[in-house]
Amino acid sequence: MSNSHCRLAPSGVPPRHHIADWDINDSSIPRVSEYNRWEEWTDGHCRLVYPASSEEAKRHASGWAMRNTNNHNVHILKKSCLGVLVCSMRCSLPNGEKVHLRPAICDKARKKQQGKPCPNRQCSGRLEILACRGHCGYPVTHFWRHTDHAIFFQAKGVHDHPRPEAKSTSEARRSLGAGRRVRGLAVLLAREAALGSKLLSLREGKQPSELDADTNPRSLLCPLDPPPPLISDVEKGFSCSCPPFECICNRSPTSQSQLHHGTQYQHPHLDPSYWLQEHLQINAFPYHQDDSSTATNSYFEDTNTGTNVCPQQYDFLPLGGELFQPEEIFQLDQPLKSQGYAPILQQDHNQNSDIARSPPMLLDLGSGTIHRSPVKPEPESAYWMLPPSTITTDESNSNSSRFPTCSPDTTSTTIVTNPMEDMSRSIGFMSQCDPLPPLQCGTPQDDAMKIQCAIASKQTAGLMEYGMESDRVKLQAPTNDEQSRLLYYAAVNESRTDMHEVESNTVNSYQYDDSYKLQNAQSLSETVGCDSKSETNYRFNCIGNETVLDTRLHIKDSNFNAQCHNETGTPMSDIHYEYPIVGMYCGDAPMGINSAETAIRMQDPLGEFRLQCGEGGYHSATQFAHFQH
DNA sequence: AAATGCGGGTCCC
DNA sequence: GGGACCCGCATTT
Ligand SMILES: [Zn+2]
Ligand SMILES: [Zn+2]
Repeated sequence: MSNSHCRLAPSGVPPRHHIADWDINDSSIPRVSEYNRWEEWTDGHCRLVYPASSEEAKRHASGWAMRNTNNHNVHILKKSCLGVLVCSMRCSLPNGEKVHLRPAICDKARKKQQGKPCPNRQCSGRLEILACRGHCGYPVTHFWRHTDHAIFFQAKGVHDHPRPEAKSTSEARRSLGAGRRVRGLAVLLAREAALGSKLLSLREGKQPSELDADTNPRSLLCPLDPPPPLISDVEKGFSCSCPPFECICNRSPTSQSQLHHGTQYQHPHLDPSYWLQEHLQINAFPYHQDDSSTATNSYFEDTNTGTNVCPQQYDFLPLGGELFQPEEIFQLDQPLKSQGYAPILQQDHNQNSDIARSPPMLLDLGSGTIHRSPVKPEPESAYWMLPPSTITTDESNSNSSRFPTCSPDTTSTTIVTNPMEDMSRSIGFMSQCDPLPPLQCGTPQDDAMKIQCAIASKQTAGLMEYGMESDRVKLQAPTNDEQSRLLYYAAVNESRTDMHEVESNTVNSYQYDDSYKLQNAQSLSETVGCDSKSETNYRFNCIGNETVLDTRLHIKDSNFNAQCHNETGTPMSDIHYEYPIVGMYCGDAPMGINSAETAIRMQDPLGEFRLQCGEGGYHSATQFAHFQH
């Protein structure tokens, strides 16, 4: 990619360290001078600091359906993800999208939702909940803590399910009357989708770029914590793949075929007085962090940016009442077990009923850890500021004291299947790849293979219609009426087959560009990558027979191999992903999401793809296809 | 009717 | 003891 098209991270800017220097459980949290922009769809472990004036933060809001959970700590509000309401038949709406409604937060209301007929008029399926098991088999959790001048947010886990519909959409439906087919809403939604990008830019009369650059001068802090795990479940011997940083053990593919696409928000509630109501933000563009960094992690969720809206076309059947009551609402005391083709763990106890469908991994939750940072504590006088009654300080885990880790289940065994096989069957371009060696899900080889396939595909077809991110397949597709605007379909739970079908029918502008870094890979077992192809800064990781991960910045022309062998001392056991770079994300392309400063996509050592913004920060690229644009 | 918070109490590890 | 949950209560929207 040409630099002219992309904004590269300023290489000259020394990365500020960006790991959050606080943990929600710390007895005292540092005072911060910079705040994050509101992030409605945070995903992955991260810590954010919002200004005390943030309405969204005050509401402890989230795009995800989060419900309050009692953590017996009055100082920290904890919420857990309810997953998403999907059609039991995994049908596709007329517009090709899947059903993914927002689970009601209220237990009672949620129970009523389940079992109701699928909103898709032509489908005989029933709504069921796709529980979240993104945090070591348990739902992703959000923590909120208030101080006099800021609201601290921390999330644990990576959602392993599509996003539920936007809260506003859900509310709209409710107000329209859930008992009837709501054509009006469908129309509304469809229209919104079509106009998504326009709305985005028009909303509040601001352009995304303006918002990012000017309106919101806050920088970010999201330090992400720990991005996903470096190690695959399998490799770890299992249990959880959550090592050095935090557990993200939810990476197992499933056979579910849900298609999730991002949605953009509309329905802005501009009335400030109505703060409790969902105020959808459209102005949440990825913000960059102020730091770049090194090995880690600060990243920004790009979600808000827009990609989330989905125009769904639902027809609501008469809900006549409870068709039946699911006995459970799927909450687990223990992680769900899974049986996907991905690593399977054996567990001894059973889980609640039928969540069976979702495979699980079993892992123990990691518990948070803390670390005392030298930062000056914020004056905590307020009630929220009091030290948590229960603070745990677990620094036992290795390297990153700040990241909670999951404890492996010692009794579990690992069963590994070959995901690549599955993929090659359903994905066209995969067939272009060389013979596939047996791979373990999540292993370096696995990723390396994907990269190679991508390269092969690019060379052959010149286009990448879809990409993969670890175990996930993602798809980028243009909207119906606006070729210029692309929607990103996270394929977290979709079957690859479905994805392929969708892709073949609707995608036509998914270009894979830039294999610059990939070409630098010496081999499948020893791969290096760069954060940026700009100037002299870039880092790489080395994997292979070596035992070191080097995430330092290196000079562009330095010898990768040589660099690979020294430093850092990160045990090989903690490194399982190679560091392939995926490609440039051109800013000139009209993509709803990062019209602003994103420039480059890359995969970090933890297997998470991110967008590197102009400021040197990294935006989480949860919604981006692995190989995109 | 739902969304949100709170917090007692249970279950399991 | 800690984490996940169930549940009822109360307040708001
Ligand atoms: Zn259906
Ligand atoms: Zn979730």
